[in-house]
Amino acid sequence: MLLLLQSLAHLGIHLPMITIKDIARELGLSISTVGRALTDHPRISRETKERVQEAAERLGYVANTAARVMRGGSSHLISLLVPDIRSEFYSMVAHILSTGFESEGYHLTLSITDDDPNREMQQMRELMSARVAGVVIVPSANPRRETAEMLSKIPHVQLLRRIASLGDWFGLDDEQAIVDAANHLIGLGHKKIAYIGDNTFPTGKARYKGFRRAMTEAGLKIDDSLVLLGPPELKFGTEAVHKLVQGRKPATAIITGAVLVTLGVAEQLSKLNVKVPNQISIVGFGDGPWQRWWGPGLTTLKLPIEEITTGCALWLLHRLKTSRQQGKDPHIAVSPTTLVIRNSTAAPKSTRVLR
Amino acid sequence: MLLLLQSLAHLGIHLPMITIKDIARELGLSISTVGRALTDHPRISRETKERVQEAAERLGYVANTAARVMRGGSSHLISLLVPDIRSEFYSMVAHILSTGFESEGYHLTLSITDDDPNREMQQMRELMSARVAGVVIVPSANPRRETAEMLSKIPHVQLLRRIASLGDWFGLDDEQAIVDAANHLIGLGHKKIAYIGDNTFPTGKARYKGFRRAMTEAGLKIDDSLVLLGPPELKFGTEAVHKLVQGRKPATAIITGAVLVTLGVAEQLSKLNVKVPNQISIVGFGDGPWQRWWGPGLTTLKLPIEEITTGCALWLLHRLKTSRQQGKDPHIAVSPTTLVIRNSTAAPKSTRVLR
DNA sequence: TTAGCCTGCGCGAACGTTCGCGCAAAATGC
DNA sequence: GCATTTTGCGCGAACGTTCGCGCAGGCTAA
Repeated sequence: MLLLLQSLAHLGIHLPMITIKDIARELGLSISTVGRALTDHPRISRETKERVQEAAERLGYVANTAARVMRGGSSHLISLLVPDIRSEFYSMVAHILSTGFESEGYHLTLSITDDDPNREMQQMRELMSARVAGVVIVPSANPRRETAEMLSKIPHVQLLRRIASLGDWFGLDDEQAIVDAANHLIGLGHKKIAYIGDNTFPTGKARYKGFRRAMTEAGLKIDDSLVLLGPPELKFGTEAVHKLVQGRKPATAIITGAVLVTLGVAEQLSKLNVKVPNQISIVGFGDGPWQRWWGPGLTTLKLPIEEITTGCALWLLHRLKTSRQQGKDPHIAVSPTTLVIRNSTAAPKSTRVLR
Repeated sequence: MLLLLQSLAHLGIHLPMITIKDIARELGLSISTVGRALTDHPRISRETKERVQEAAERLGYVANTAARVMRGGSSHLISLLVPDIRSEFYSMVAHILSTGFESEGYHLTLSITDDDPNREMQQMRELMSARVAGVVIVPSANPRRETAEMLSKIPHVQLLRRIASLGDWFGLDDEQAIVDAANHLIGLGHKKIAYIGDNTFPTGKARYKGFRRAMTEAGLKIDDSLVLLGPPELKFGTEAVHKLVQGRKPATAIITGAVLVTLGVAEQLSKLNVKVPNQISIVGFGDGPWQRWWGPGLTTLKLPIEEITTGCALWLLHRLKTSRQQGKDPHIAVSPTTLVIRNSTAAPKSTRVLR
């Protein structure tokens, strides 16, 4: 019989799944006894438990999660919502979360929002429908009100970006990061510093604020024609370099305020054959594999992704275990970035102009 | 009442979910009528459907997926099992699948196997328990028999790697890829070609076979001391370069047979300050962002990941729709790689020795 | 000896949804 | 004007699991 079933399976015929009912019939026990035996209930004798275990394995029983969830249990599903999993940062986040949750009996599902508020909302609806146990989200720029409402109904943690009306959040000290970058350049003697960054996300605004603060505190004037703000995309980075070159403005250094912008700027500088750091210095945002390869090695802000992701995971697990009310004593963690100094920054050789 | 509930939600109190029962009570209809109205049953009047729709939105109803699944429906969950999501290839796969499935009403879940057969099996167990609709898997090196058995019970597609006993598979023409790489070098005049590659996976063995074939067909002798086989890891790549250097063997070119090995070899060549392509030529495996940045630009085999992933997604969706027996007319697609020629390969300058 | 407790197990309801069946009333066919 | 179909909706079972409750039989304590 069992052999027959197996050979059927091998032919690709989808079999009806084995349930505890089948085990009960096989052993002449009641359904509830089998159920309790499988969940290691104290009121079941060791002998019965062993018999049930054996039969379960022999028949290839796998518990039906759906039924368990419907009884009011948790789905043991935690969902990660990110704009784009191809990003080295978000894929790192996914990896850490997946392995971290697995050891606690949770499973990670993945939702791509593409930074589209509508898609984000649609994804959240599906997750609510699936009764996920928890959510880790990197919110889009302008989340829908409904998205925030749904989030508020279940355990969740926000990563990097933040919806102000919600509680728990693990992020970076965006403002201080750029302050550090600017101070590094200022310390080298730079005065004409260009800033190419994002102004669509709150995080981007905080970084730009950091740039202004550092310049002001150093007593330097900010040349608005050297400040290029746009979306945090590769394309904007390349275009910004073009503008900087065409404007023939005297910049001796560049700070980039977003990961993809850094990539675009670096790519374009290479393409235009600009000598770094001789002609111009550059401090990037975000460290990874390619920053070591690029040109002379890119001085850049290393983001503590592993740390905040791990913190995120632990905190969410804590929330799930204690199942306390969200919103009470929200956990807000702001982690510092680290400036990794390579060879893309040096003292300005002269008042040479980037052209 | 509704306002009260909403404010409670805002305080983070987890509410009991709204069900069709609640809607039925609200409208004075039966449960089944509400159910049918929501699924657009033809036997329900347009007017009733509109009333139900309105009430559902007003109360914030979200269908309980678990209940639907338990009735025998599909979970609309498709799972991706990969060794490591941080890989640029697998994260690309995840992105394509997630967006592709979403438009068809499916949702992607992510499982990291870490190339560990036991972890892979454990993940598969969970997926069976969750009654996922389908699976896309990059199998580990030596999958457990139980893993294959479980896979055979549900719609699935294998990607890149392959368990021979299972049907559908989308992969690369690994053997021909390395043949192309070797022929490129042979065409440039190279005779002493080193091969650094994997021999633990079937795909790795196929690539090595390609190397032997190309050399033999060109009438060249294979120097076994220039053939370094090991696990497809970065570390092995760096170590292999060390061995090659210490052996003081006359190799004028290197072919790498795995993505991470390529990374390790490239990193080590840079570190040892080996002049490429003057001292030695190199053809890498797998194209991506850093291959353009590295040194003079890496000549490499571009893998058609987008194509095979898209094919994979479409085929699985086809299987899910037609729900035909798996195993009948299995779909096996072997896609060719493309040699992208950059500046890491040139004619051998002399009989110069790598040291 | 009797009252109370512990052990080991069964009964049956509940979770939210879907769907076959049934049953009126309205609409149609002749 | 009667028979038949169509329309619109309700009843109740089923999916697989969990869990409160109940009920024997054996045990301990007074």
